[in-house]
Amino acid sequence: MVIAAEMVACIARTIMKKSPAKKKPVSLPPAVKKTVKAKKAKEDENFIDRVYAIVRKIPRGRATSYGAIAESSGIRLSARMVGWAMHAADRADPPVPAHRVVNSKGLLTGAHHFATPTLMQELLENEGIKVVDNQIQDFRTVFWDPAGEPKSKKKKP
DNA sequence: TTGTTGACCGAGT
DNA sequence: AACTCGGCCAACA
Repeated sequence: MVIAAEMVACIARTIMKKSPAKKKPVSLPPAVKKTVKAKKAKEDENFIDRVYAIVRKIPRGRATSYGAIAESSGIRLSARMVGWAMHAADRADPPVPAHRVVNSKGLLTGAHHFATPTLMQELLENEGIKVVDNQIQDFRTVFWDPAGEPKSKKKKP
């Protein structure tokens, strides 16, 4: 009797342990994951946070580039890391408007990674940005410089 | 563990 | 003007 009850409990535990295992299509970046052990992870977290914070500041109808974000978040030479961070952006909460981030030429290089290949373009067009041939038209006008907004650094002597 | 691969960028052929 | 080549740094194989 008691033994039977224990067996049931044991099986139940096993099942419970297993079921939630399906939530991990792609492993998250360390900072998002947790990695409490390394103190370096803290810096990474700041990095991710900074990137997300900047991206969230992009005004509707504007767009910026990976490089600009990288520079503004203190890692000028690591634009790739921004792209890497974006890959996990859809998990971010609150959400990050990743569709407003393109490469330095205004190319929608990340479109492929959205729910549908055309979603990014549709979102942009929905905000009044013209996209032709996978590229933002008049990118110079649409471009928004992250460094220009946050802190009025100072114009120019 | 070492090597390859990116939602990139800028300088140098 | 088109193309290649490092540099960046985390994730995978």
